[in-house]
Amino acid sequence: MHIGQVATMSGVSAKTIRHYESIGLIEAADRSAGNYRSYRPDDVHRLRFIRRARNLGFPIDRIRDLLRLWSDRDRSSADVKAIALAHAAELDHKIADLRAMAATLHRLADACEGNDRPHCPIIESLAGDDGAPGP
Amino acid sequence: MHIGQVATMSGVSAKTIRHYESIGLIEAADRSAGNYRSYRPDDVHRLRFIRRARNLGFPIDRIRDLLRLWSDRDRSSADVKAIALAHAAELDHKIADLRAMAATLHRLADACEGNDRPHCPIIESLAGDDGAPGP
DNA sequence: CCTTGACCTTCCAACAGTGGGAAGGTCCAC
DNA sequence: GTGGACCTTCCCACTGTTGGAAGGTCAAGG
Repeated sequence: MHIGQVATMSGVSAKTIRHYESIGLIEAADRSAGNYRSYRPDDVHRLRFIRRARNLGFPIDRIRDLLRLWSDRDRSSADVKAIALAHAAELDHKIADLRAMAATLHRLADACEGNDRPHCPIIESLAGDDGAPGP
Repeated sequence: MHIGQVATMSGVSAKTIRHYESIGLIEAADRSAGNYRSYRPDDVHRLRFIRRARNLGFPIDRIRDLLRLWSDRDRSSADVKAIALAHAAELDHKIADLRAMAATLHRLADACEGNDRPHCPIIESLAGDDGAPGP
């Protein structure tokens, strides 16, 4: 299979597959006579794994670890779980940050009349004119 | 004032202040005899505004808009509110995405025994071995 | 045989927003 | 005048992907 077909089947773009190869996330593919990358069905499987992990927000380096564990018959599920939980904790942390931002924004927006006059609590808060607490 | 003092007072690092100047977010500072950037108290004010906006997750280009509105005496608060609400909507969207990821991760982690044996629903889900739905 | 078009190749650059560090100049106090 | 704190510019790194340019390959059809 050529890269385009693998891209279609795996849901990972050809561009990104080449990128993954360049950073060593996947092995360098064999080449055909015309120097085209040549893939086996197994590679599609691997790329789908990567895509699913990316969809869960795992960073590339974590995916590296997950791939190793995937192909390790002697793995401990505890190792996998630890990675998943650590990532979940990071996500929860990001969510908390974003929620705090969103809550502040909604609060400020509620306080803003949104008319054609310049008075605006949002701008004032950013300017530090009122009781808006800096970090 | 030199950049270091402005950095301390504004909470924006000297490195970042130079970056902001280079991308035109703030005006190029006057230079002293020794080619040092020279700032006025007003610049601290402006940088604090930027820092607060960054803390709310506004991207640089939105902050550009907000700065323009800040210094526009004839602004409409509706314009400010629109920017704030658009950004809040983006944050809400990101939050929803992250929450979906985190929920899936927590679900998978709950299903994983986390012991020293290889069987692991997390890996299996990524591999597509089970009923895990691809996007 | 030659062209067309779809596909592939490599390499370079960009996005956002900093941080790190090198190599060098300036200022101030002692 | 010397040390040390500060400043300067410049380039690279991060994260992950995308876009584009310039060119090679392959199959089909005239």
